Amino acid sequence: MMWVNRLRRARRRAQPDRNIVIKPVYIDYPCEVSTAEPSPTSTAGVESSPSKRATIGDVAARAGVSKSTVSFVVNGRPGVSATSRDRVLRAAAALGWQPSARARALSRNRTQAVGLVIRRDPELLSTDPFFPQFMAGIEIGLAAREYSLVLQVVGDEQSERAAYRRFARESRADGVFLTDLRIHDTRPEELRELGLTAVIVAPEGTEPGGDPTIGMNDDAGVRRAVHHLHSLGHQHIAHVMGTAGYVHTEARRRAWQGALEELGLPIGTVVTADFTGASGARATHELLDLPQPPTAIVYGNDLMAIAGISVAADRGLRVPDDLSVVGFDDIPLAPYTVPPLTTVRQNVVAWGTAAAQTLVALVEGKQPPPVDLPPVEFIVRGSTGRTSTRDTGSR
Amino acid sequence: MMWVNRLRRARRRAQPDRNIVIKPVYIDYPCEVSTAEPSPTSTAGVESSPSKRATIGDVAARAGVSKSTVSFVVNGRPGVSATSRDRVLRAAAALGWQPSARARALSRNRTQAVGLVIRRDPELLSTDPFFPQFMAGIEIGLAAREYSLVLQVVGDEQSERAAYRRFARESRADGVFLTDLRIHDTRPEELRELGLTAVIVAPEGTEPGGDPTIGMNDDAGVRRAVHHLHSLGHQHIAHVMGTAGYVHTEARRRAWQGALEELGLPIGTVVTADFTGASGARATHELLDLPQPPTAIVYGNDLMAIAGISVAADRGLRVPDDLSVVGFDDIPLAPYTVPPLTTVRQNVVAWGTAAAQTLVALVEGKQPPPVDLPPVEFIVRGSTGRTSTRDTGSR
DNA sequence: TTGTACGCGTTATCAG
DNA sequence: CTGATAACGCGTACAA
Repeated sequence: MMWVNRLRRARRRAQPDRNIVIKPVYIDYPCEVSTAEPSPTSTAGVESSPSKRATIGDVAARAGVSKSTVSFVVNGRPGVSATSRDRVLRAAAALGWQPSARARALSRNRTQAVGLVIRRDPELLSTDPFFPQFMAGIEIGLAAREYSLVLQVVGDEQSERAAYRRFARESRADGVFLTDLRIHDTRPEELRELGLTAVIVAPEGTEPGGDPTIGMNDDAGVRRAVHHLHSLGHQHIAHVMGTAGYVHTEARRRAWQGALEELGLPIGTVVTADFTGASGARATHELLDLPQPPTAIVYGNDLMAIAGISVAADRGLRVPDDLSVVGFDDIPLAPYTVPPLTTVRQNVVAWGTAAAQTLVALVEGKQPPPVDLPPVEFIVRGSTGRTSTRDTGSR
Repeated sequence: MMWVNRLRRARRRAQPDRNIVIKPVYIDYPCEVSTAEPSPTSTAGVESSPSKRATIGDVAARAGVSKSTVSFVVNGRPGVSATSRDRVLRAAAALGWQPSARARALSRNRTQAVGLVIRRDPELLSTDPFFPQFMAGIEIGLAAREYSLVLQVVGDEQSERAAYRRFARESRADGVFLTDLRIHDTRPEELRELGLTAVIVAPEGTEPGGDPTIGMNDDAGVRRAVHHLHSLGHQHIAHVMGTAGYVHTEARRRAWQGALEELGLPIGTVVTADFTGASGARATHELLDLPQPPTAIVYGNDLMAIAGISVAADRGLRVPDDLSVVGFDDIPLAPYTVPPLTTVRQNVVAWGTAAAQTLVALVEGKQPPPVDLPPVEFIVRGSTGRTSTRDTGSR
């Protein structure tokens, strides 16, 4: 019933404009209007084939025009008289016709879909805030709703390659996102070989050559974190890195180090971890076991930072009095740790939106719109504070 | 180069069996074998059209058979002589031909894709462990790799409806998953009207009628939590519910209440929240402000529980001495809260796998395999303990 | 504006 | 049995 109402409204709306360039027509109703019983309106129709979806031919016949004319109308192309246009729309509405996406894909040789491969260790899969937000952002960028997002979740590198190959081979996607860029990543080249249009998602400043890169300057957040700690009197600031080899991991480490150099502070210890809680805990123990332990630690993500707080508590250290902790991501839990976590927040949703818009533009051979991402934010909460240690540079 | 090797291997494998029923052939190489320079092998070919993808017609011509024969071979249908089969495979390998997924979709009237609509408040999007794990599970269930997962992330109910309509209208998916079932949910019916095959993902015992339901008995976990608290001497056990109206929200509340009744404990206070940290914090304050505050709280998810711990800490209460806390989900952070969180864990990945297998079977008109999900686990960590309050039932 | 070939497999029909 | 022919699914694009 609801559908019928929609249908009526759609029909009423169908007053043709003059034949200026006309927007594509989009009619919002399900494939088959009359399913079970022949609806009263359809009796007026020419041939009521109830359970069969109408085709462009049916519409053309009913409107008394050719298929091409119908195609022109639906695609908003000029060169159709107002009367024909009107008749076509009327016929389409009456038959409940929608152009078939499948037939379109075949003749246009495009799927109208973009692909995303998610590669994550099982443990990180449900904690990493990146992908959910990124996907939400993509959807916003795909907002015209004419593209779909095809997803594949994989666990290792080999499956990842296979996933991209599959996208290409089965033409599942017209373009793909490339995330988690690694140092000396060979994937951009591989995607080119596969003939897949790609947008690379990586921190600003990355130049993998060729494909366009959408990036945020997340290292600005890390720099601000170090400056913040310095202003609180910290001299010994360590860093717990995420998985080595990723561009963003390195970018964060470089930002930490660069800030220390700027401030003339000694370069603290770096421990390589892998973004998991367990690795963050281990790294924290390592740092606190040093003969001269840091008074502050900057972590590569929130999960490791929170594990660090937990380790500190276990060892009887107070946060932030004995140890200040900074995370990265600002997961929704960050305000609810004890103490609340100071961290860096990027607008991942906006990032995804920009990436999607760029990718769609590329796929359609248009000029990608300029990207303007909001700046990274540094969120000060309770896990950072003045150090209680008289930190004179050596003790 | 890699491709060439694969190709050789594929070719070598191509020894035809006898004409028993033959498995579909699957060749793993990219669409176009020779891209830039004409490869040495292709000169031996009949017509080397470098940049153009081969079609079934080309293969048929090269093998000296008809298109139907090629089709039969690729689809593993009987009725093809071993010689023909051999020639076809040889020709296909030589031309690097793959059946076009698009053409197949058109003629088979199937997309070979399943759809998932994710509806979440922005805040919960990046914390909720359900969807990432569920998606990973789906991928495993789609393992034969012949189906794709098409995703849509939406924020509200209206967009959700639109998403399903779009799946149907554009034939983006042959079937869909229906998650977050609500009480008196109208979506199953709507999906039926749209002609979309669906699998409902909801707690065990739900009977929305019609569509098959894949469920876990997550309430068993909540029951065990209550029993555990009882065994620790708790008499006043409250519950913080998630968003009202969801089947799983209600199921958890009922499980909590049922366990209390079983044990002859007074039914504690229920506060309705919405799964966010903020709501969990607010609910906790409410409970602790009661004239007779609970000594233990069972939360509808981990995020709210962790917020609860934070509130308790702010109010100077010790967890678990003054207040025991139980969560639900076992997010990867749960071991790293202070104290570590006692919680309930479901195997969401297995759930997703089962759902996917069921959906694919339905779409293909086969009998769905029996589902056998691992039981829910109850994970005791540090946030629950003997109550320090002399809890005699009234104080 | 229209006719029509085309994109690419699938499948029913029919002949060998 | 084996295999070929042709119609079909549904738009798009180009020539007329």
